Amino acid sequence: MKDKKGHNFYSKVYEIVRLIPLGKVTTYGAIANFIGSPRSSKMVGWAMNASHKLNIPSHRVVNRKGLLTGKHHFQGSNLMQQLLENEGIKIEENKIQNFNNHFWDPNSMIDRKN
DNA sequence: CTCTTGACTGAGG
DNA sequence: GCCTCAGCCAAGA
Repeated sequence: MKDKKGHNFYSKVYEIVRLIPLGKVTTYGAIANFIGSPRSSKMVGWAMNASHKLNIPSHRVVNRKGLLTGKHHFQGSNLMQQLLENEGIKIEENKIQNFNNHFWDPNSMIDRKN
């Protein structure tokens, strides 16, 4: 199952995003880093674009600043924000407040069950 | 096959 | 802290 990098990329991205605990968020970079390509954060975003047809909570993925950069890819104008706020995350100006507190690192998944 | 674009990030000024 | 540039890899035209 070595294969070439690429096929696993999407699969891992989806797998990780699905594992994001409710009320938590992570960054494209964190996911990319977990996969093994910390510089391929863009690919994570590209994968998310295709995740629309899957059951992936892509709204829990934001950029490193905590900005909802991908909100434009959701239905409506503020669906992403509503979903996050519904999970207890406070957002202002498209930016997650207390971002560090809501941040979930994929690596903590293997380190501890949380 | 080549070129452009993209839900990003880190480094440099 | 803000702005700009380059790198990253894949998909679409």
